[in-house]
Amino acid sequence: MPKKPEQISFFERCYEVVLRIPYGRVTTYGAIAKYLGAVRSARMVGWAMNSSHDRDIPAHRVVNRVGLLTGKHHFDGIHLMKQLLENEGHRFDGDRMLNFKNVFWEPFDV
DNA sequence: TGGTTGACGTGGT
DNA sequence: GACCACGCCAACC
Repeated sequence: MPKKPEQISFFERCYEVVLRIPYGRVTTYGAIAKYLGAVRSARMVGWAMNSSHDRDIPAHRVVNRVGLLTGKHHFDGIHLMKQLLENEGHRFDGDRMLNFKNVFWEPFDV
């Protein structure tokens, strides 16, 4: 539910970064917040994802710092987020990614 | 205008 | 590695 599409908000910033995440890679809310210059606003990044439903944002590629799928409940299906990531070749221990460190991607890495 | 909310992070145990 | 308590701050109501 975009309120003011013409106004560039903190959310819009987050979307741009998420769209830059390469296929098969993931990042964290904190990393995005850090890239935006608001390290302490990591929670806002997650909230931004909540409004990313309308857009085509790969929000499933954004997890918390330990690779936990904390936002799976906000997808259509609780297992949708996990399935999308598995489709990209990731493996899980429950809701936690196993090779998280290997596939982690920072916005600074181009 | 002001208090509440959170898909988080860090530091301590 | 885990668990807990506290701090952050833009957006929402």
